[in-house]
Amino acid sequence: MPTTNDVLLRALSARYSLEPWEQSALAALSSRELAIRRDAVVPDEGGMLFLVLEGWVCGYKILNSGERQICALHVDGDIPDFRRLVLPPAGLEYRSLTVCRIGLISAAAMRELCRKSPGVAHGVMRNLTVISTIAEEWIVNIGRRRAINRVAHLICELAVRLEAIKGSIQARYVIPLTQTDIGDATGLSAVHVNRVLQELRTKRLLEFRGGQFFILDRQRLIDLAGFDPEYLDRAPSQ
Amino acid sequence: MPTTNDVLLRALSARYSLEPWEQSALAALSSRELAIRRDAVVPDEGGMLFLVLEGWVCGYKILNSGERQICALHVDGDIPDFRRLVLPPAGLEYRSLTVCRIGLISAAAMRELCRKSPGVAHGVMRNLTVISTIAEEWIVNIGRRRAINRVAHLICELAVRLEAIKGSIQARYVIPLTQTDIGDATGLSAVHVNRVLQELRTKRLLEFRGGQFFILDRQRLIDLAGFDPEYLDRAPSQ
DNA sequence: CGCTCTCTTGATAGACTTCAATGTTAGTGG
DNA sequence: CCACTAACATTGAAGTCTATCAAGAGAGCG
Repeated sequence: MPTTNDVLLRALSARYSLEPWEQSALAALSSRELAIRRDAVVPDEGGMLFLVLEGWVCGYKILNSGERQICALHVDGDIPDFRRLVLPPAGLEYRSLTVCRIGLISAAAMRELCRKSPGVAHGVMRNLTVISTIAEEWIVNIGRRRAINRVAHLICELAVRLEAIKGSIQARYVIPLTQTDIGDATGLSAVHVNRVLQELRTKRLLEFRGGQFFILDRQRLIDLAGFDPEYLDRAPSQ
Repeated sequence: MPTTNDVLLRALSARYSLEPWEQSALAALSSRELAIRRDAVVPDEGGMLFLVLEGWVCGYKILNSGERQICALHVDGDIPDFRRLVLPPAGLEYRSLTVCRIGLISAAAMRELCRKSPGVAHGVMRNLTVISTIAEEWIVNIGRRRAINRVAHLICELAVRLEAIKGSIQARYVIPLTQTDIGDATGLSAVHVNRVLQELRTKRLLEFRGGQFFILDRQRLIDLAGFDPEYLDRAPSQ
């Protein structure tokens, strides 16, 4: 049951240690916690930065046509909208895919802390960097891969991210996305996602039942996806 | 003829003023300048951060299949790979679309300056934020728009960015992209880009000759693209 | 003048979407 | 425990958008 401040500390200090005073300053930030149900908009509390303590959240835009494009998926420990520290909310809406625990921290307090603490500022930069690296990979995925490779790539990415949380390769992956969600994340129709998933099953790369995915042949799935398992996992410069 | 340090200062202080000592620290950073020809890889000088002083640069990835996806386009005054400050190069390659003047600054020196100067750190965060905001818009564009709207959207984005540099709406826009480049940026084939551009011409939204685009009906183009003219231009939180 | 790169055009094929119906599952209340 | 509902998954058929292939036309350049 990690608290908001635990998650914040971990997100900002991963692979890079903060000074003790920076850690205590983070721990001292006042925070609030929020439980939200599945499929709810994460409330845009003015000037608050939100953290995903537990659960899944997606960030998306709705087009004039009414279609939805999911731009990012976030799991336990993620801080989806770090950009709010610097610029006002950017037209992206966040919605829960599962029941969630959400942590809230004052953006102004975080800005103030960034100003005083180089380590925290560095952590924020690293988070912003990872977010844009993932976004670029999505651009490549959606822009240039066939449907089957595209869906495989998304699953590889999510699997690797879940492994990073759990610490090891899993037998099964709980990915609470409907086929419509997968379509909205990959730029495909739900019907086609269904067909592609069946093809992945036929190829014996993947099994799925009740929101759980079983990766049957990890290496072949990675190969099919053209997935680079390192891409989320590069050592920081400093 | 802006220098590397000019561009750096402008990129980091836009809409947010740095303290005099921060400005002088930036001005005092030692920099190098580099002239590169069209269609050349921007050399990945170990540990150097590069700035586009003049010209156009694209960041892209090549898939196993040999296809290319352009993930970002950069013009005068942009700092494409700010991420290098925090993480090592991320598989993205940068290539010039025109003859370019490139500025180089030591990433380690910038990191050191970020550590000492909250204003500089804030400027870096703002740049990282803008980069990921654009990337998200590209995801939406590529994922959910039809070819014609997609190309229109790219042109709107580039037009707005060029306007920001020039300071006003232009009669013509020099966009040195081949139709193949536009295809690689939008996830389309060059042949289809050609047909789409002709359709935009037929609709009398756009004219193009010799690498120059003339936007004939700005409002209708924006409408067709579903473009939000504000999206690059939100006021900073602070 | 020939070379290369880019743009253009037509024909054909294929990937993916849309529409519509049916099956499946889990949850709810009687 | 069963009927009822709603959400999601699955299937088929038809249609559309976009890719691919191939060839020719212009334009710039040595």
